[in-house]
Amino acid sequence: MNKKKNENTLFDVAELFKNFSDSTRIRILYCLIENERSVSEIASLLNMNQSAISHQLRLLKNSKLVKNRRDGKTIYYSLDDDHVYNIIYQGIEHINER
Amino acid sequence: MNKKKNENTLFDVAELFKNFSDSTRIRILYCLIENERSVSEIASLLNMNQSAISHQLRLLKNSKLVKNRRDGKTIYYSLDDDHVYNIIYQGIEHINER
DNA sequence: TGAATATATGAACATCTTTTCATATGTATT
DNA sequence: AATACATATGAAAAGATGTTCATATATTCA
Repeated sequence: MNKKKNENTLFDVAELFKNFSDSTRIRILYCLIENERSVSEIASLLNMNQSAISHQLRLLKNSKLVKNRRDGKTIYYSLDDDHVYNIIYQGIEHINER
Repeated sequence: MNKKKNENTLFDVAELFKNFSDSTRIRILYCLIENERSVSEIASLLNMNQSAISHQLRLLKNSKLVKNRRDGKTIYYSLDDDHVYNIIYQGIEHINER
């Protein structure tokens, strides 16, 4: 049934956009566009505490928008999805065109 | 200061994506892509009560994503933003490509 | 092994969001 | 004017979310 399929897709799309709907998460994603970064680096860039960042990184990881790698004690996060940049960029375009 | 400007923009972008991050709202927007629709029509399409739909329409209107017109007792809502379709479409693409 | 550092996690708290219910407002019809 | 219908709105209830705090886990280095 096609209507049902649409409904399910839209539900998933809402879940996807949830990742971009919080300023902490979108700022995390934004600061990963150019480089991978460690948790503490992100925390200091956003001027927030490490635990808050870790919690948000977990959500982003569950949504498969970021991935990580360990190097010694440090864990580096980076984008894991080609669409992230486009989605954010489209949002920025929208805001700038107002 | 450019960093500050970025931060503010990203905050606004998060606000924008909030509209698309709830399944009720994204389904409302989606069902307005083809046609304008009355509040009760939307409510019955989504199988939700009229008040819930009205409350969500108010949020979408405040964000300038929908507009409305009155015809007698009926109020018709329609999209008020060219980007809405593109944003939803990009989300759907992302989901379908997983 | 023990101390130091980086990150993750669970629980608690505060805040925000969504829905429902009751009712108000606006319009048309008799 | 009274009634019926469509929508909006405020308040309350229920649920979801984000942050902090304390602490656990993993790794390195002395």
